[in-house]
Amino acid sequence: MARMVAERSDAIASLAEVFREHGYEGASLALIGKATGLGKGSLYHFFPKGKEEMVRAVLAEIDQWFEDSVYSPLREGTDANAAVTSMLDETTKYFRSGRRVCLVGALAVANTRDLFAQAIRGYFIAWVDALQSALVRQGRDVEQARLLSEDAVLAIQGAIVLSRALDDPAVFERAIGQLHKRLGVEANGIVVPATARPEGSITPFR
Amino acid sequence: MARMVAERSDAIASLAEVFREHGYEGASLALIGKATGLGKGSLYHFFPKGKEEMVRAVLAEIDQWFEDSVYSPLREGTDANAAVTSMLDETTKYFRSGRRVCLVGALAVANTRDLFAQAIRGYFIAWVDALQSALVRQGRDVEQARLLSEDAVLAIQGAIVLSRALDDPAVFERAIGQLHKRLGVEANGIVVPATARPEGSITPFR
DNA sequence: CGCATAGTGTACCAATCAGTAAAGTATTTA
DNA sequence: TAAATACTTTACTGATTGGTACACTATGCG
Repeated sequence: MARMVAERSDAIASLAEVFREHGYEGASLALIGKATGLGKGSLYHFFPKGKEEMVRAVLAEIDQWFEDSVYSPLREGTDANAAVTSMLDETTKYFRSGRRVCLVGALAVANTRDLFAQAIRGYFIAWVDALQSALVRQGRDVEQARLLSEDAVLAIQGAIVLSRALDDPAVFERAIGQLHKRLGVEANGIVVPATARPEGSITPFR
Repeated sequence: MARMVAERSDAIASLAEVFREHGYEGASLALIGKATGLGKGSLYHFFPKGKEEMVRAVLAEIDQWFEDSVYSPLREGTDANAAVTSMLDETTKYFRSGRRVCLVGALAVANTRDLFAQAIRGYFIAWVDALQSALVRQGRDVEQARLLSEDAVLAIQGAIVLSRALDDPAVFERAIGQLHKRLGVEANGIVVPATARPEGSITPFR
């Protein structure tokens, strides 16, 4: 196996960044070449089917990262509550408090949705399912856990949109703060009923 | 003033649709021409600065629609609680339960963000501010109203992303359902001060 | 060494891109 | 009706698009 300078896998991080920043249509081969430092020849050597294959490779890597860093701990962590907290922290780091776009979310909104529909769907289903599993292990009702996890994943996506729109990472961080409250064990209605929660405990910020 | 067949304003609805479906970069002049039924000559006659001006016109119209149908009732409605409910219903209709993308949200995530930063920011700030105003008139604490309204707007954006990703409008509708609960007066155990209470409009405490 | 394979650089392609120019047609206004 | 204005059509840019072809170099292996 001949190894010159680059490996296929080395390019994927750069590819991810360029697709995040410019979208599928906006990321031209010129831009991609600049971002990866690879010429067209190399790019088509590594990804014979062009941009589509590049995006698929990026999606696969993203999926792997989330599987290892988020879904798996959520599903299998012994301390479900700690796993939830860890998810929120990892997510904040990963999306850089909303400064970094979620490629999967961006693709879901673009008209390229159909091309990657399966991968997009898989990403979000895995996330919601894993989170639900942790919430159930916290002692919650299955139905409520479903609703809550769907709501949490959706809030993270929305937080990215809004914090970018307002150009304010604090928006993202406040949203994560809300989720910490909503997903924590003390909010599951067993320890402290939501209706009995003192007003001051809702706003820990600023 | 010579009027042939089309007016500038007639094109805007089609323009909005084509930008929603294909994004700023993805909406080529060929596509735009097909969607509006206008040739390049006419398009550049109405929008001398090209795509950028078209998007600005669309954003202005969107802003106007939200101002009239959402923000203004939220700010000035006598029944704050009814205004909130109406906002959620109008929003569901407008975004067609997540089947229709929010152009402003999509632009906020794309790399074209900087071009339209001011309009994007204005749209979301107006929304959050108007909602906060209604929540305060419901009798809520200003700080909590701020958090809640930010959270609600962000949830709507996230609901669009997730429901599209899962290709399931029910996801959007569930999210709106959650918001109905969170934003209703009966939630959070708030006690509406007599001064802020519109006569006879309070839903009895659950 | 020498050959196969892996990876690269460059020139090229047809198609499409946003945008321009200008001649032509409709419509209003005077 | 005639001139002015509003709009449309068509043809045309030069640049860029994604993608191909192929000669080229580097590297690993026997």
